[in-house]
Amino acid sequence: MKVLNKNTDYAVRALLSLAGSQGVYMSAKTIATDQDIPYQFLRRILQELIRHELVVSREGASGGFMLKRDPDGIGLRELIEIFQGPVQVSECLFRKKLCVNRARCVLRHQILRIEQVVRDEFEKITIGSLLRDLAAAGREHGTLPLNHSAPAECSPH
Amino acid sequence: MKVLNKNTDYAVRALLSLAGSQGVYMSAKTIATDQDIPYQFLRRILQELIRHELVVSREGASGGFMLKRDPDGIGLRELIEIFQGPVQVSECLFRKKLCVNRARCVLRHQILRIEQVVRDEFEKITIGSLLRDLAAAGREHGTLPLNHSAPAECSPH
DNA sequence: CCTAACTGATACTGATTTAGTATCAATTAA
DNA sequence: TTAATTGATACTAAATCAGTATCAGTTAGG
Repeated sequence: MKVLNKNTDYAVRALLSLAGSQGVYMSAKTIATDQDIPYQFLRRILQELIRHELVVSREGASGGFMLKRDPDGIGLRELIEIFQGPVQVSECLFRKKLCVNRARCVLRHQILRIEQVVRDEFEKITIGSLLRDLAAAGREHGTLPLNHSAPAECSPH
Repeated sequence: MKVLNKNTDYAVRALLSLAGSQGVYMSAKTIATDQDIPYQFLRRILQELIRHELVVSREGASGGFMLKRDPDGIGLRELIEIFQGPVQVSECLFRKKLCVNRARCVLRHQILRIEQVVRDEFEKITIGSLLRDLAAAGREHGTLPLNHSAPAECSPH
């Protein structure tokens, strides 16, 4: 069970790049290099973010992308729903029909409860909060946030 | 983002059937009919449950399957891990290597926190607890649990 | 006004996963 | 002896995932 797919993963990192340099247009090429994301893949993701009005773009030379919304208002839940669809138990969930048997219903009821917990938790994590975590981690290691000249070791805790 | 795949879904329902009639062997055919699960698919799932020692089987005519462990000791987390692998953020998680950039690390750290919450919640839901929910729902509707002669409507709440 | 650096849009590919089907051998109760 | 059952495994179709490629339109700067 994988929580995030590449789309969502890359989207979060791209948005962190954009949030880290607000007010200027940043090209897909720059973001791709910064965050080590396949260029063409990233471009499709950025188009999707434009469609959902999370970022704006400017065409032509020295064009690029810019964050449209407040980073604190962009939650992980929204991004997951854009790129992976709504958090759901199984396909039965959004089809309003009779359940074949009660066992499935009871299970579903419990999972729906968990889903709510998961959604709430994902909601709490925003681009803004991640950016602050990033800044804090940067201070700890004596380097600037989002400056990848000296990548630090990554421990799970 | 789908929480449960068919394997896990069917496994839970099969185990509920088995837990509902302990002490006797129940054939795959009976379970498949009861729970509306494709027969051959179910058989493969049952084999997997035997491999993980959740159920035992007896071959031959009037053979079948029986629960091996205490229903209260079989949590949804274990079943998810058997059929969908461990709950994880993205592929980076279990490869002990340096992270390419810090943005991914900060994100990962947050998701690991959520993962723990999710795992704890899944752990709480057991075949035993579901069976009791089922019995309670049955009493509410005036029908016996696991008797599917009169399927009831299924509402999410 | 040309051109290089961009975005917009979309089509394509290969690998993997998901869900389900099929087959045949071995075992056992009646 | 035979019908009902599990054990084991091979196969398939469809969907999803991750990534690549292409071409048209826009714009800043020389």
